[in-house]
Amino acid sequence: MNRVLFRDWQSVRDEVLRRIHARDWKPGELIPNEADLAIEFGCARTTMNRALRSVAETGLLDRRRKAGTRVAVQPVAKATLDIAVMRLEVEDRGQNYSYQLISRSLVVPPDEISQVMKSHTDEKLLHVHALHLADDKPYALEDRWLNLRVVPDARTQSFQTVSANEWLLRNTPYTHGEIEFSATAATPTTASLLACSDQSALFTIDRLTWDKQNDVTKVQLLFAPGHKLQPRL
Amino acid sequence: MNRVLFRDWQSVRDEVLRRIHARDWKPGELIPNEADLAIEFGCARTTMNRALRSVAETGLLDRRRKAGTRVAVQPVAKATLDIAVMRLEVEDRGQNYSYQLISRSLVVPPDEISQVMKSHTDEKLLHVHALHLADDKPYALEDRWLNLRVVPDARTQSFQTVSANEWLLRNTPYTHGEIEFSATAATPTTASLLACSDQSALFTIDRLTWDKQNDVTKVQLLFAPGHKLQPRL
DNA sequence: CAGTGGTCTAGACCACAGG
DNA sequence: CTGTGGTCTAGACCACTGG
Repeated sequence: MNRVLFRDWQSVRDEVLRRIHARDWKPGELIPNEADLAIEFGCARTTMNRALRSVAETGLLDRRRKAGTRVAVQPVAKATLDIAVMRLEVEDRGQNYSYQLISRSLVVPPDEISQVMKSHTDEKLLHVHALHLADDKPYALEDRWLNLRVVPDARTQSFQTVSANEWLLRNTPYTHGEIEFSATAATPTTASLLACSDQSALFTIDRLTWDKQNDVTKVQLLFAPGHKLQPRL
Repeated sequence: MNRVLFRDWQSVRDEVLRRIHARDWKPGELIPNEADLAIEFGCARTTMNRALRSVAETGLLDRRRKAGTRVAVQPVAKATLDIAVMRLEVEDRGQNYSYQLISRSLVVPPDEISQVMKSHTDEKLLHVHALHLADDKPYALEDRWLNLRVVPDARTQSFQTVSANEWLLRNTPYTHGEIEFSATAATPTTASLLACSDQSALFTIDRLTWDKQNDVTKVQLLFAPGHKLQPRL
């Protein structure tokens, strides 16, 4: 047997990937167990485990106790994407970031919002509307609702220079969140703010963030036409 | 000191998360090193490392050799999403999946495609156009280009019952891929196929997959209006 | 029941980068 | 130069689950 030694878990992982892509180990096939592979690869089982685990995390392997490790039949691609602060996102593109507050008001939200945010039907929420720009061209429109019961400090924030996006990230404790991607048609209002034509298809992100029992904030981001989001595979 | 013992890396991780969310450890702050924390938590350094690493992977901690571990100032949310085969995606929603081939032809692609797929300008590619349905309603439109030099077996596949989507996953070796999300306005043609109105905003996925030097396939998926994609945070 | 992956431990060496 | 995280190792116990 042509035995090569593998130094670290990354090189073990690479060899595992090679065998999968080369169809050495075919889809659906059971591969040897950790202990045996560790011997073959000349490393500790811990190292073998780390390598196999990392491959399994990408969806290419399916591991189950007692059943062993199989090459996935329908590899489910796991894409990861970084959702940073808008400012960093723009600056990472090498563009100049700027920000404009459109409106800031304390109002009783429409039913659809108060339901989602579980606020009392007559409770006022802070509504912030703002535009993010890249190289002075509209980049994304932010429409945000804030629960002042949970984030009382927001009451004294004007959000004129620091976006709610950025301020919240620095000042709010949160435990969980939900995020959703979709496509939305521009309305006459949003179109004029984003300097695009009415009915343009806009890439949309909806986020809902909460802390323990309480919803903190709900935000919708409408990106200017042409925006693309590229996850790492 | 009120010392609690932590059994496994998950509970260590949870306590670390608690301290971050509770602002025990504030954004930007340097936290103790692994060795010290391991003592405090009453576990091995290896275990502490595993816990801290898993938190760092979510973007909440920033770790650097010698510099130590800091709570991230601008937590970059890492969202992960599973991109499965269309059929499984629909079935997971508890809907009935079906599939219709619209067209299949061997043609010289327009320039924009041949450029992206690095095929020779006069080389024919397999063009497959199909509709995925959920509960007999249009779900997504698939527009795919296949390089027969790389996937010769596709020449004999009719793609009438098995979608190219699914067939490729089972039969193609690939090493890398790119994926992109965006929003596209429906054209008269796509609108009629998806049974929606012209200019509807469609959630769009573009994928390019290759094996070593050769591009295997390029696909665009246009989802019916209202489609949402929800990553795990 | 028994085989498999999941994890913990103590100790060690090393690569990297801050000071 | 030195502190920090990154990793490897051997050995051990355990949880889960397939047969």
